[in-house]
Amino acid sequence: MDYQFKDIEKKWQGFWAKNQTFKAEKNAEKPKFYILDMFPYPSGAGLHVGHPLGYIASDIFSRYKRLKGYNVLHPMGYDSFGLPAEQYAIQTGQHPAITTETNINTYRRQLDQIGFSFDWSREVRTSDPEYYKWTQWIFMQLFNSWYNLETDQAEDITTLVEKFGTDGNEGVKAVCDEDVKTFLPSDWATMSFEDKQVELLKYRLTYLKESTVNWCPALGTVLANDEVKDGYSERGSHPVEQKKMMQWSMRISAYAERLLQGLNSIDWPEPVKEMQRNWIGKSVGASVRFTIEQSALTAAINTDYIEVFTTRVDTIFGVSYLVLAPEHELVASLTTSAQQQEVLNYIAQTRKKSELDRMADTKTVSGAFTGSFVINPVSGERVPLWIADYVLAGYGTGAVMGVPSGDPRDWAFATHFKLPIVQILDAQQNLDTQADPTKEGKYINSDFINGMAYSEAIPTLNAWLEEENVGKAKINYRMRDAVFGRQRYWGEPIPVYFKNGLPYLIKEEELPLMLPEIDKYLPTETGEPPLGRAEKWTYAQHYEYELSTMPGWAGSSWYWYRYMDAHNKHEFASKEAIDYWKDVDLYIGGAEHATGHLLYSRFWNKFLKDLGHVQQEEPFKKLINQGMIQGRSNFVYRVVDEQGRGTNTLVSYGLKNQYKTSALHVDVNIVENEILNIPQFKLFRSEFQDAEFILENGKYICGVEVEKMSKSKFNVVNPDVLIESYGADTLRMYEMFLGPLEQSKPWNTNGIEGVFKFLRKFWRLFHNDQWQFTVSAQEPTKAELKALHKIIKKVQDDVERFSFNTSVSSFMIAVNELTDLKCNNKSILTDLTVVLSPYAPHICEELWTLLGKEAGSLSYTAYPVFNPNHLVEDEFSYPISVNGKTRLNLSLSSTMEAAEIEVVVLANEQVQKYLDGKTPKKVIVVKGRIVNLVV
RNA sequence: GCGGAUGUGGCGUAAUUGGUAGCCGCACCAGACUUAGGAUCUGGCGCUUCACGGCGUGGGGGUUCGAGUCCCUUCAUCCGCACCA
Repeated sequence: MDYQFKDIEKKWQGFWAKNQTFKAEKNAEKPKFYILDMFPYPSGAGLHVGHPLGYIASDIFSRYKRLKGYNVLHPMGYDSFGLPAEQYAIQTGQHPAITTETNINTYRRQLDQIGFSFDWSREVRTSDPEYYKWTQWIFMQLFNSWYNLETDQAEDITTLVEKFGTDGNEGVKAVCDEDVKTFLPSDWATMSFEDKQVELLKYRLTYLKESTVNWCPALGTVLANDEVKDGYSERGSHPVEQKKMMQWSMRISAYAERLLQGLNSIDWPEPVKEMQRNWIGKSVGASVRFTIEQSALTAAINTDYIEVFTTRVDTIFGVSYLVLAPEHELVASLTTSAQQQEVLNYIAQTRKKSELDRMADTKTVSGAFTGSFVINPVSGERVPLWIADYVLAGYGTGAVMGVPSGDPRDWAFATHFKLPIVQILDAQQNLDTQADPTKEGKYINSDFINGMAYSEAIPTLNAWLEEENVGKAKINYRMRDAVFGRQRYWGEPIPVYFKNGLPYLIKEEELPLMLPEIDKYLPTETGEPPLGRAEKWTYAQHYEYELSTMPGWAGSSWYWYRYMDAHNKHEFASKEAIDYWKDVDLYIGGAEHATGHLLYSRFWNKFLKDLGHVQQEEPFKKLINQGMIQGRSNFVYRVVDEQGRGTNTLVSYGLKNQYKTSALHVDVNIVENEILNIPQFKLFRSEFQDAEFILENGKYICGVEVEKMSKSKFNVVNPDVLIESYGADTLRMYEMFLGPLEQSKPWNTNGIEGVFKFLRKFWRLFHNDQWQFTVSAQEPTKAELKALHKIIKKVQDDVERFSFNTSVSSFMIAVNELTDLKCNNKSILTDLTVVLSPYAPHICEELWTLLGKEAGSLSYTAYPVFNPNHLVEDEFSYPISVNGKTRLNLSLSSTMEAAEIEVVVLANEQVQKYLDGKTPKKVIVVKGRIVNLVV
């Protein structure tokens, strides 16, 4: 029989499902290997050809690892809470759970067709109460924990209560809110229960705090910083404004240092690590308090100093001004009446500047003097206080000291506003033309650090600051705590109720806190979240529940543990399961999650480890980012008349410059090799039924552009269609053949034929001209063994370094070679089948049974052992070059050493002719292959 | 502005990591078998030249016997970040 991919694929997909071939069980005999894909959000549009790219790669790797004797865990599930289902619900009234269910079924059907080796018995869905029960449980653990800086880990809140009872909070080293007041153990003892709860909330790892949030009126919800792009929501592009709100937050900042250090121990792409480092944004320096001059103090000010953060405290004797962010809370009260107008003008001007203007213009120096002065605590000098928009309110303290000699931007500022520039290091040069940020040399004009070097000055100053109580060494992180509440319906309810305005957890045995039914999925008329609509939804009949739900990333921040033990009713996963599977060995997914999901997951993982629930400090050992598949749009060009109206004439791409035209998207499915199928086009756009086509060489050639794949651009290629015409094995191999996994590339179906032909050729190796299965049991020939072992080695190397595209090429070469050799040798073909099976599993399973093996045993057979002896050639041709220029080929034996080759080459008659009697200065033999004579 | 990545035939790409650039596939051309072919097979296919040859990995320079690969410089495209004190 000819290669009947439809029958074969249906048969084997059925077989795998029925026999649960890929069900993973604990197995002490084999080493474990956990291969995880980032689970998808089941959107209504279904899968397009871009989605499976990473899944195919991980599936090849999983199947390969099984052949190599590993016990592989390769699960799949759905990140099924999310905004699109909710928005659809708002429009149609359909419950998001129903939409989600429908979408999941579509996804599952599409995934099944591709022949993945997922263990579906472990499927998880984040919106399933049996799952989100444990998301809520983790939230409760966070609420019940604080971060102890002495042990550098999270601990149960009871250990903090104990400390408060014995020592008060003064000696407690914890990550907590900034506004905690110190209290003694005696204060604690007399505090009311509720006052104690107020204090404890300042230490809990998830806590309520009044914070400015990104409020999106159109979505009726709060968005995280990373969901806002340039003042608009990432989804839907609605305007976002700042609003103060009581919000649940996660104290991820407690883990800043560990999240940073952990990056050194994991095998992730460097750009992703770098993005996380930048996100965490560690800088080492000092905070210094500049006292506000007495005369500037007014009743409106409740402080007498301005705190600045600096990474160059050593330059403090060079400070000639201080700058506040225009939004800084002290600006209004510290501006003198004389400067009032100027400052107000400046603030107004800053507000007017768009983000884009500020981007384009980093060179213009601007600022305004407040009229007030502060005192440099180290030198005692008076320092003028300015405002400028280069200082950001949200970073550090929103105040910066200006040191013109050492910082280019400060230099420009000082020069522009004629402020003094003080040299502070003897190594600084050319200060009249530019700043010199050097740390070399000895300090001058710097009082008690004069003569010191950088390395000595920093600790000296830090000690001095601390002693004088005007500052201290400080590490600053840019990363801020993550806002955890969302004002929407389709998410995990937060398991909290309120009593006298204070939050309390529900009891653990009351989990899951089910998402209540509501009649409309919009915020209430009073502006409460949708959950406010739920009737009779109260705790113990009279306490209000928290009405916001968890953000999208909650459910995805721990899901890899649930796969280890997906049906456990008593724990999020059993200790035995976690001890066995430990962590994810390989994680494949898109780079767009670099600072969101991948950072939060690391945070929760570290927290769960601190509490002893999991073993590993890092959840994902190795990460691979698959590239995005972009769309490849085709265009036709409509001739436009003088008034700019479209005519009924379409001109081919190559001739369009002779006309005035407008481009129209055309469905990529009716274009082949940029040639338009005109009859189909007329069906596709009936208004062009009678259009005139200006052709080139009898064809209508379409234009091409790379864009995002989307329905509106008519460039979506659906995997179902390709599977229908070529089969899953062809699709799998073609997706890999397209190019390196990590590279983003436009989808182009041209070329899929080549892969399809390859599979037919492979099938043909096992069949005679009448398509009857025939293999010979003879001893394989040398040439056959060579072809086989070449591919064994190649695929082994390629898979290990995730270079799947190069192996597809090599498979084609191997099959071409074996076809040329008319090879139908049983042992060769058996091994070849095993090697190819991770890539094209269906056809290989079929051939495997035809070869007389037990059905389904292919998945757990052993990978063929590579024998290098089969690759050794007796004799092959060497190029001989003189001074790098190739002159002739010489036949030599492969068993010869470099020294022997040298002797033989020099003795060769033809070589001697080229040398013309001269003795070469050097004979270079490279890798036994290339010989070069340097004359 | 800062940081990162990429740049090779008509196209997707490959190059044992410093060793004969262009593997494999698409497209194209020619041929075979065919009533036919959107099937199959064979051959050709970087540019230039009738040819010998010359040129050729975005441009320029360098190191080396030898550079797509390393160094400097420059240009282009894409992606992150947003004045980080």
